[in-house]
Amino acid sequence: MTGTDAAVLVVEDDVAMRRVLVTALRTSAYTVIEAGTGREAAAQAAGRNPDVILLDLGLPDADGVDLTRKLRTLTRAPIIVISARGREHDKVAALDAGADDYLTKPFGTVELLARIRVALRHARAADRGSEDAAFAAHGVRVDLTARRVFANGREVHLTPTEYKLLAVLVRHPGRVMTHRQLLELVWGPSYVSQTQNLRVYMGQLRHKLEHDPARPRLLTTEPGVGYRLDGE
Amino acid sequence: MTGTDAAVLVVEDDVAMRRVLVTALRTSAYTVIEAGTGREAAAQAAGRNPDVILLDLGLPDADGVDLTRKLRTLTRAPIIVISARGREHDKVAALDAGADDYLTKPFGTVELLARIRVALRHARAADRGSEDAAFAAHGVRVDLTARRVFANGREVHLTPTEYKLLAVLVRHPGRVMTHRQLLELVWGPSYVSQTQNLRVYMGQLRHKLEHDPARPRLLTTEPGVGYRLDGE
DNA sequence: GCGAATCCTTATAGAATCCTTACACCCCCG
DNA sequence: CGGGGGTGTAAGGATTCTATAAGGATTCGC
Repeated sequence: MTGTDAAVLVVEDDVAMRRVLVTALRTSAYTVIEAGTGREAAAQAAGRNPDVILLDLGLPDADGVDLTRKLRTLTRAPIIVISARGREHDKVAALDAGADDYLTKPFGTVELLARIRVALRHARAADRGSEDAAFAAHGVRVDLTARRVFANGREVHLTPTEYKLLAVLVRHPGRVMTHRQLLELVWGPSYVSQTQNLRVYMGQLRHKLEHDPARPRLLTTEPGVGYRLDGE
Repeated sequence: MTGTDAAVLVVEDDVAMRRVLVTALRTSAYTVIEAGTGREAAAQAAGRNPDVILLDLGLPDADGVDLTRKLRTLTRAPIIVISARGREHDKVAALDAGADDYLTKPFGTVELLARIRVALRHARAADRGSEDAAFAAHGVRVDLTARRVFANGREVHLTPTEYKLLAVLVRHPGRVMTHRQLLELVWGPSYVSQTQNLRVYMGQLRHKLEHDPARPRLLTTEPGVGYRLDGE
C-alpha cells in the first residue's frame, strides 16, 4: 500500500530528524505537512485536515502530553507519538491523552511506515460513522454543540460530570453502554471499577430529566450490564 | 461487578507468561479468555467474540503471521502482537498481516494495559460505522450491538445470563451447539457438567421468545446432544 | 480567603438475578 | 408394562446488583 493521497502532518523541531522523516514519507508517496512548534502543529492540524499526525514529544515550546490532548480536540486523525523518552510512564500518559501509537527513538523507517499504514487503516474504518449533534425524546432535548439540555421546555443545569455522562449516552442512543464503558469514557481508565459512583450520577440525571425518576423511561437500567438511553 | 465488560483473548503457550498477563487483566476488571494454541485461538475468537486479542507470535503449533491473518478473517477485534523477536521485518510482517500493534518482550504491564485501552478506543470508533449485527427469524429479532431482543415487535427483557446464552446461539445459527459448548461459553469451563442449569435457562428463553414455549420452533432440542437456533 | 458548587464515599433498603432442588413428563427399550 | 435416561417446568432462598440519602472532602469562582 502506498500513500494514495494521504496527508501526514510531521511535528518535529529537530531539522535533521525532520528531513529524514519527510524524505521517507515522500518516497512512499504521502503528502507531507510540516510543523516545528506546538502552535504551528495546532494550526496545521485544524487547517489542513491531515490523515495522520507524527508528533515528537520533545518540542521546546510545549508539553507533549498537553499538545496531544489539544490536537485530539482539533482533529480525529490518528496521532503517532515519537519520543526519545522510553519510560513506561511517558508512554501511558501519551496514549491515555489520546495518542494512538508510541515509538521510541531510535526506530526504523520501515517500522514507522508500517505503523502509519495501520493508523490509516483505522482512520478509514472509523470514518464511516459520523455523530449526530443532538438528541430528543421523552420531552428531553440535548444539544451537544451548544452544551445545553432541556427537559419539558425548561433548560436544566447539569454539573460537568453529569453532562459528560449524558453526552456519552447521547452519542450512542438506544444501545446499552456497559458500566465499564461509561466509567472509562467519563471518569477515565483508572475508575473502571467504581460502579457505585456511576449509580449516584445516573440517579442525579434521572432526578433532573425524568418525569418520574423512580420509573425511568429515558435512562433505563440493564441490570448486571449497564445503562441505556432510550428513544421513543 | 461481574465480568460482562470488555473481553480480552490471551493467546500464549508459555504458562508463566500467561499467568502474568491474566492476572494483570483481571486486576483491571477485564474478562479474560485463554488459549494456548493456534487452533484454540481460532475457536475462541470465533466463539466468544472478544473485544481485543493479545497474540504471542511464538506459538509452537502455528506461524504467527499466518495466525494473524486467520484471526483477521474470523473477527474484527484489534490484535496486539506480543513477541520476543524485535526485528523490523517481523514487526512489519505482522502489522501488514492485520495486527494493530506490536510489543517486543520484555515490556511493562502498565504499557500493555494502556495499549489495550487504545485498541478498545479504536474498536468502539469503528463499531459506530458498522451495521448492527443482527439475527431475525420466527418473529424474533436479536440486535447484538445494541444488546436488544424483540419478539413479535415487542422488546423483551433478558437477564445477563439469558442474553449471553442467546448471543452464543445467534453467533452460530442453524448449528447444533452441544451442552458442553454452551456451558463453557456462557458459564465458564468449570460448569461444563451443570446441564440442569442450562435446561432451566433454555426454558426461560423459550418462555420469553417462543410463541408456544411447549412447541419450540426457534430454540429446538437435539436430545442427547444440545440445542440449536433454527432459522426459517 | 470564603462561600458555594461539585465530587466522591459510605450505608442501607429494596429489587433483580442466579442456582439449586424437587418433581412431572416423554419416549425408547427390555 | 415398568423402568430409566434425558428433558421441561416450577418455586424459593442465597447472592448480587441497584437506588437513594447523607455527609465530608475537594474544587471553583469571586
